[in-house]
Amino acid sequence: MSVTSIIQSAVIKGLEQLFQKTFTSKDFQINETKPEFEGDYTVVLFTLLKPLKQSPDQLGNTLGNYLLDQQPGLFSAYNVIKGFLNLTISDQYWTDILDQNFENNIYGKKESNGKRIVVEYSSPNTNKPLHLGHLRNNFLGWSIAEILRAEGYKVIKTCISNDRGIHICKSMVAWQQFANGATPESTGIKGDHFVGDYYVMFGEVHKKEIISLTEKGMSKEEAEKEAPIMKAAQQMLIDWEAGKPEVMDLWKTMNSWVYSGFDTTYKRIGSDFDKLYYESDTYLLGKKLVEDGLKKGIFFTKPDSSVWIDLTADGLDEKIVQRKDGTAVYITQDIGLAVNKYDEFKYDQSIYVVGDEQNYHFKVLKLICKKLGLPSSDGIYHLSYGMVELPTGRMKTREGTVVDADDIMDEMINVAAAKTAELGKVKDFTDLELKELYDIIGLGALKFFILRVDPKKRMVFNPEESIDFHGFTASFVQFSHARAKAILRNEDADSSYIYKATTSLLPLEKALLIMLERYPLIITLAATDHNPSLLVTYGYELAKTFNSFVTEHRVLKAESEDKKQLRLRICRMTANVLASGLALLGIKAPERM
RNA sequence: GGUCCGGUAGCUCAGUUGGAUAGAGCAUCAGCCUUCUAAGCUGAGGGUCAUUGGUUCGAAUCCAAUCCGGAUCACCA
Repeated sequence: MSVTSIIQSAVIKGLEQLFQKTFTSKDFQINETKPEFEGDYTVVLFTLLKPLKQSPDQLGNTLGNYLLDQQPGLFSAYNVIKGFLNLTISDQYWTDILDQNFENNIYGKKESNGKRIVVEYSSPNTNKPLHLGHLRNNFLGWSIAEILRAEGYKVIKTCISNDRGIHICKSMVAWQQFANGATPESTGIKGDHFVGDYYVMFGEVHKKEIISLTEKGMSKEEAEKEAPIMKAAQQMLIDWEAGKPEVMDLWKTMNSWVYSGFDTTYKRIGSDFDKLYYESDTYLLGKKLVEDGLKKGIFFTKPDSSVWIDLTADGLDEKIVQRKDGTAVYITQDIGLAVNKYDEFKYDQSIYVVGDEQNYHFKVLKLICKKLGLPSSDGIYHLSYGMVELPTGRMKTREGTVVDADDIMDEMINVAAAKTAELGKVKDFTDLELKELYDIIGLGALKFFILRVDPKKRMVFNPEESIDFHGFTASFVQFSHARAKAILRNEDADSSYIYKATTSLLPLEKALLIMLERYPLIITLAATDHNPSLLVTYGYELAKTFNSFVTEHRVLKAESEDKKQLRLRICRMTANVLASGLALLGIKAPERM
């Protein structure tokens, strides 16, 4: 149990004993005491004054006295300032936490709670390579899954490949018309980039055709639809849904190129999946569900034979679920997928890590599933995250302002390598060890930078300024970990050591123990809020406190054997927690750097 | 236009269900490596929490209005 909940229960019990009144944890607040006051945790008394008809001083002193009297092992002092009751927790309590957990490698992780959560993330389109936005998705999804796992959930990571549809046909058409049989092998271009180039080419050709058509007097909207290359893509989609062999062959070939490129990138960033879904499989079930819904009268057909659902009564609009030519739209396959996932995993919750531009889409999806009476609907949760923008604004493919995932990773790793060489602290590393270290530092910096922002908020990524290894960065946390490990390499904490006397804790020692005690709670908060940034902030603050501690106090040459052992244990536990917290973010902690 | 989200230091971001004098990092300035890793530590300057009104013991936080920015309302995904 966390120290805050222990204090909470103690206060509730105290108020009951002293005033014969029952309160709950919601009736008052417990905060960490501000540094400028004496104490560790603070009970905010204001909300209790009226019901108890007490003055702040009266209540504070009565309660403070009571707590100290009842639990001398827990509380060692108190003071009352205005309406704040500042409690000092006894040093013994903190050192007990340390002694019980300094060797515990799974500290902070919870027992299984028997609940299942499906986390869908990454979900790429197979027509272009990953960019910065996808990285935020991958880092977030992977981290959330790991955090929930640590919190005791059975987590299934899934990925849906948006491997079919008009957008896929676009790159296929462009390749067919302009590639002259070129392949990733023949050109030496990574598969996903290769296919992406044809997607871009489609856009360019399309644009030219529109211009030439509008010059002949056609309206812009009409020209967009009537452009020959667009007609070819639409026809290809119809052929694809009909299973035309040559189209299927081309589709399979081009997708395989993309997947081989993705595999490389996924391996590098550490994304992994327990179950892969393909839109090409789920869209048929979706279409079947549309058919069922039509029979049940949940959907309706328009005169041109397109199928719709009317959600105006729920404050939304009419939404198309099937085109007039009978082909599936984006949401069709998502309905099928929701059913697939539920059938296979009987989940308690199904999380979709998808950008906030699709908030409306997921509202509609959940509502449609509900109206269809699918059991999968209740658990649907859209983990919506903000877009990644550049200082110049939103990334735009057409303007060539997209930051490619592979490029930015290369750059981070290169700068990490240069910085490491400049510092010259690992000259004895082999080439292989060095390469691994550069990856750990470069990718760590990138993940940390992206995960430190609250997922819900959009963020600005400045490619130049973001490449930093000082301050609020992964390197800072990794460095602190390596520093602790360096000390422990000289002399490890002695598991069997028993303190000779009760030592009083110095401020920085105590500050570290208070922070270490909070770690399990931080995981819970991050899991509940689906927010890895809480762990980022926590890791940084722990590292920062540790650095001050190491600068201020000697460990190996401590004042006494008791102090030395205490500090070695602090080093050990801090290193554990730093590495563990980073691991939940997908960041490795090197032994040396 | 409807709906939803956001606006905190020059820049990038924190700020638990309302609590004490609003915090970090970067950038700027001043110190600290014969001592367990200086990717570090210590300190300084920097704020009308978009604006106005309201709720109350108390508001960056809750409510309303206004201004600014973004997303969405596609037979794109």
